[in-house]
Amino acid sequence: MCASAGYRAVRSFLRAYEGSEQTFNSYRTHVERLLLWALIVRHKSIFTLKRQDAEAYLQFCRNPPTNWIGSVTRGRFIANKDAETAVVYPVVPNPKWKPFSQKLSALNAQADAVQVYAASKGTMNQIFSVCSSFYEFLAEDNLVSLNPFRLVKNKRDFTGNLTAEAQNRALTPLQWDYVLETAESMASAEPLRHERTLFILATLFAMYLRISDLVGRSNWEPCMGDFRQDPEGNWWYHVIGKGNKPGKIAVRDEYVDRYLRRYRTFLGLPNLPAEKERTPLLTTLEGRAGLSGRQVRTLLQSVFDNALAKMKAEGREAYEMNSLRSASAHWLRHTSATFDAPFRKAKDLQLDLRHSNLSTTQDTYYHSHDQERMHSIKRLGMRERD
DNA sequence: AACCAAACAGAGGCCACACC
DNA sequence: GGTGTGGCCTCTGTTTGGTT
Repeated sequence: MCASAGYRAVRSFLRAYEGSEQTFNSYRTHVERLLLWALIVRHKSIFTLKRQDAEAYLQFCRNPPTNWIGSVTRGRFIANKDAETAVVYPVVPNPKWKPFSQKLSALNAQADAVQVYAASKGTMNQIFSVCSSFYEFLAEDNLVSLNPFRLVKNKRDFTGNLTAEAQNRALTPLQWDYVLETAESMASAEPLRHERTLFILATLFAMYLRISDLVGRSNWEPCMGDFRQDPEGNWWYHVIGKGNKPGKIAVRDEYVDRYLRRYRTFLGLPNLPAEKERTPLLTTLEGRAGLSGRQVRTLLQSVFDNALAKMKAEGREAYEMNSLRSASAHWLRHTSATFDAPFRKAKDLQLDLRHSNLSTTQDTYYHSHDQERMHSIKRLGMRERD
């Protein structure tokens, strides 16, 4: 077995995921890294790795040497500038690329503290599961006899984490008020730029959407006609969701009456979507159909930033504002589901969130919410009982 | 019920490109 | 030259569905 056999095995493993781009990308990252480590550090073929090697690899990933870590994420490949070879090799490896990278984000770059790379629990879990499924694949093809990762002892030493404190990923009611109000005033002040922003914010929130339920995916471009009215006059938003699962979400009246109408009026469309209307849900400012998830996140970030500035300007307390600093698009889904949970049956919320198991909904929104938990005890005295 | 691997998706920095 | 946009990449979070 030589290096090129390993390379071929990696390629055929990855081919199994070519249909799902993001999965493919992250799997490529991990198997390539494993391949590099095996050859460069361990001087072994990937076909001969044993349990101890797997453990050494996990240890390596948790704390890689600094020359394996880039300070920013670089493209794996760049365009080939050499005209002669470019015909055959349109892209070439990027010399600045590193197998690991560490973000020095403005937010948590504390003064001049040296940041030590330490992979999080989620990252270690992913490394473990990708490597493990890679070896399961090799075993199927009889290229190895066992999966060294499955044999790792004390998995928790590697994947379980020290500091994994589950963070609340929802806005507080107060923060949400500021965010919505900020988006509304941004829309009124600069309609051309921000009516769309308000629409995005309201839509994600009103229907607990994931960002991809709004921007679409390879086989689905959301359009106004995806809002459909049933025979009783109720509106439903039809999506192709995570894992390509079709679904529909009940739409609340206030969303239709205020935000959907408002945006359609701004666009110069009739108040309500017509049956099979093909108008794209989102367009670029130039009017081209479709907007990337990347851009949607950027727009929402500007709303969060402005809302935070507004809270500061109005003299809000630090504890009221702090969590807003780490808010992101996905928080909107959590926020509205959290707000609505007390008023909706778990089964209904489950369907609208498109969870396949009720327990996911129950666990996330009906139990461990700090606010509710705190609320239920806060006013309970210690002595008086009646 | 608690745990875990696997699949899949979101977050956000950087950069190139298009169009004013 | 400035702005809007989206591709790229790795890190990290979410959800599923099976096992114990």
